Amino acid sequence: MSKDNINLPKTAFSMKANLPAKEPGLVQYWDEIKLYEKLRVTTKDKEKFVLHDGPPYANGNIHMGTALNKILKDIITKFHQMDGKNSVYVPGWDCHGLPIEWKIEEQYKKNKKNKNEVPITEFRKECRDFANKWIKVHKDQFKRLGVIGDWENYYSTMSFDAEAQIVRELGKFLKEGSLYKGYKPVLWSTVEKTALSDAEVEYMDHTSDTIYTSFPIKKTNLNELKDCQIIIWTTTPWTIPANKALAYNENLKYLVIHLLGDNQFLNSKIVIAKELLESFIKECNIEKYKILNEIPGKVFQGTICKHPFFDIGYDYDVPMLQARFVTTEQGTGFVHCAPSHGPDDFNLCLNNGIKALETVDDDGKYTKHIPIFEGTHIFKANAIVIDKLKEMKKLIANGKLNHSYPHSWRSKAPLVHRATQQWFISMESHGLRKKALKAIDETAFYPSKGKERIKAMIETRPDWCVSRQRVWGVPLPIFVSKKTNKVLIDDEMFENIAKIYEKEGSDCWFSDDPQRFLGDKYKYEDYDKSNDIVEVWFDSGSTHSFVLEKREDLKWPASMYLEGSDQHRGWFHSSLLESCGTRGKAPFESILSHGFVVDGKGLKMSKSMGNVIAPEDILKKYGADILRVWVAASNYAEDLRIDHSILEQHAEAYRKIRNTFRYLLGNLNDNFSKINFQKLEINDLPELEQYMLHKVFILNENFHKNFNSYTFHNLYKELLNFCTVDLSAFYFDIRKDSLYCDDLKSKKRKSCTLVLNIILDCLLKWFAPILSFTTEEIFKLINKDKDESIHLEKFAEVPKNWKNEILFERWEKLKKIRDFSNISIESKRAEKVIGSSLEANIKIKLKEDLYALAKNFDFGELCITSGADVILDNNLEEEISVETEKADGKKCSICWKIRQDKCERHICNF
RNA sequence: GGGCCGGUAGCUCAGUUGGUUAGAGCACACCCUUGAUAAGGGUGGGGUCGAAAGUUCGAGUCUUUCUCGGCCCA
Repeated sequence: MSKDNINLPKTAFSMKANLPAKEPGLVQYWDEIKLYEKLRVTTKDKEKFVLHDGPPYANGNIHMGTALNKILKDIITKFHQMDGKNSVYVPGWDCHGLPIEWKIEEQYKKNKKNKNEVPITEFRKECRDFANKWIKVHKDQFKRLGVIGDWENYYSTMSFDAEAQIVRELGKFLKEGSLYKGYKPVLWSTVEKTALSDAEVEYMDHTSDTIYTSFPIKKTNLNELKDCQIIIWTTTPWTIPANKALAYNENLKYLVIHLLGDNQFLNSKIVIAKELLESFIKECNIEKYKILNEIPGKVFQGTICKHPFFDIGYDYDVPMLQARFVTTEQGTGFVHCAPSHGPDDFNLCLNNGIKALETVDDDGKYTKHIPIFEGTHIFKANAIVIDKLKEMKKLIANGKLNHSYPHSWRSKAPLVHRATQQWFISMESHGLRKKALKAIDETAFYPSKGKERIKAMIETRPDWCVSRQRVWGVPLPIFVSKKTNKVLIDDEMFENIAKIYEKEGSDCWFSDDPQRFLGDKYKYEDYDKSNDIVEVWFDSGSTHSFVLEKREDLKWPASMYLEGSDQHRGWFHSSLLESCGTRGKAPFESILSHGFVVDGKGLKMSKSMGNVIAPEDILKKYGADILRVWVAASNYAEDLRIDHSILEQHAEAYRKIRNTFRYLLGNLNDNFSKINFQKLEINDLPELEQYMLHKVFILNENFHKNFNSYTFHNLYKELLNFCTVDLSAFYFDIRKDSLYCDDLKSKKRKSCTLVLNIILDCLLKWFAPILSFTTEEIFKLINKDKDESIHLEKFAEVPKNWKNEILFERWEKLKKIRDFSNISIESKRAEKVIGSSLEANIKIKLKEDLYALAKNFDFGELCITSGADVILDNNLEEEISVETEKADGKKCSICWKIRQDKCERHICNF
């Protein structure tokens, strides 16, 4: 019998996806039809959803983390758009800062050019060009991922209007008085000659010189301490010349020890913490000693010591101060304090009236405040200091220690704490901390644990150091009066500077006559101009002011900020502080944070581990839709694992989804007709169709529930399960008989294609935010000359009357009988009695309750067998029993059912 | 070193206030189909819930310790 008599599926939608080849064409298509502009026009009057883009740094190719971030943003933007909102997405870039500056410097070094001989404006121009180059690269890479946004009108932190607005924002802090000049130890790189922000510091192993050295007691109230020496341990011998105090802990117990033996401390009395005695004698090779006294820490109050270099110009008092930060973890129970070189030291000394001096200059050399050693570079000073201590008979022991130590993330050089003049935004003076904490409470967090994370940071963070001694950034608009030493605060002047920047950018700060910025009111000769630039976190923290507030297509505050979880200390943090400081409120209504991309074993990706996967590789091998499936299927609240086998699994799932679409399209012959859901008379449909519509209703409900809580991995799983379990293995399998063999005019077949149309419509829309390319491919196929893009569609509204719990309950039972039938059929298949289920007749035995429900039901259709009898049997052990036997008779050449009489549906000649 | 978060079948994920033999899909194995065919269907195996100890009549679910991993901080 020819196959012409049956309706086999036919579609132009290929089984093989070939995404890497197809997707770029769709990216181009979206450009051509100006999809982004169309979206804006069609929903211009709708409620806005603004996902404000956290600007990636315009440097280097994108990596998996960036890809994840952008895809997640795109998925959310598209969901809200299809949910009927005007969902606006404006991408942006972070452009200023050290990494780019460093790249340009590297180029100079290669070309044997001296940075200091190049005019600053020229240098800055090269930085700008560099950033622009990478923005272009990023833009294409992001678009390739299927991200829809205002790519033509992106924002950047180096645009003239951004630089101008950053000046205005700083002006607000200056005017308020919360931006102040401070003198604090900051982490300083002597190589880059700048203070570094937290984000620029990385901790690596470092071998330090360690010393045990002594401070003779000069004045004490306790007889036992007379002629004793206080022993300290440090990993930074070079800070000894900057020592101003010693710290002890009043809660510790200390021992006075008489050292006996033949070292240089023979017969001297020393003091150390009781708990650390053992490690001390071991590390210093003390052979003989005698414990003289045990004393409590509090007796050190008022004690004055002499500097180890007392006799050679360090003839000042070294007071002993109580400090809780002194512990017995390591050392001697005493800590030497150099206020210019450690935050703890600085604070302790400050509270006791000891000032920090500039002891080390920008290059890392001792200043005039350091006798004997002036001009020596601190990284070369350890050996010299150790020798001097030996000479002065103050060195007990020295050694090496390998420990984790701060380094510049760029130059990899070790960092030091150095007191420098910097500009700070106070957390307290104008209630910034309080405002920020309140704003956090008013923000929704996805996942919720983000709230506690950022809260803990805001609660404890120190004042915000916003100055940097570099050139690639927005100059701090600061003039300090030579007479009064006060900062010039004048709105008119700030606005004057901003206006100039708006026209020509901020380069002119470094090149033009400063009088230009001061205007007519002030004379430059009366002021010192700051040459510092603003740290980049202030730049990006201000994006809300020059993007959200300035653009008419956006709104302030943003609906959502969405970044990796590290941004709790980064962009979320700086945006919150900047906005709370200037506007008293957060610039966002909600924050969504995602975990980090790790390898298949949960380890972070690194070049040395060789476990790095680049988005580019995935695009080439699988295509963007597979990457997007990976994003949707993963739980972003935790770290996201990826490797080739994981991608392979998702690619497999994608094929399943694709084939589901292919079946739908094939049986509709690519002729999609839009069904009016609201007008559908569902009671005219067969039970099975009604049951499927109930499934659609429930799925749609869960879909929106998951979308509203941004739990995409659950949402995706439900969609996938629907395709595999409810459609492919159930509905499609059962309805093949009707679709292939029934007359095109038959009511059953028509009902089925009606439902197939509905399911195709729903599935396309549900999947569109995730499978942006594939759904578009299908959409174009079925809407040839009409609508332009699936992404211009809205989610369907599923009528409430599709929900039918009673029918659902009934079908749960019928499906259970189907399960029993399958097991029975399988056993006969194993015995080689039958092959296909159509070769079987089944006898279903049921007890009273189920029998009443199922007696008139067509189980031949449900179980895909040639025949099925339902028999009442109250003597069953189980509630259901199914027997299978080989169907006897002839096979209808059309429907393939085996019957003894003629097939009543078909004219077949057996 | 400190803080926070996490570790459920090979993979991606569910597991409500602690309560029956721990679930789903995919993958895998075997079988069927050849009218979704580089497709489709059926059946099945597989985890004791990172480890240990504890609380409890009862713990994947609570407590402690340890371990591994991630982020942040020092």
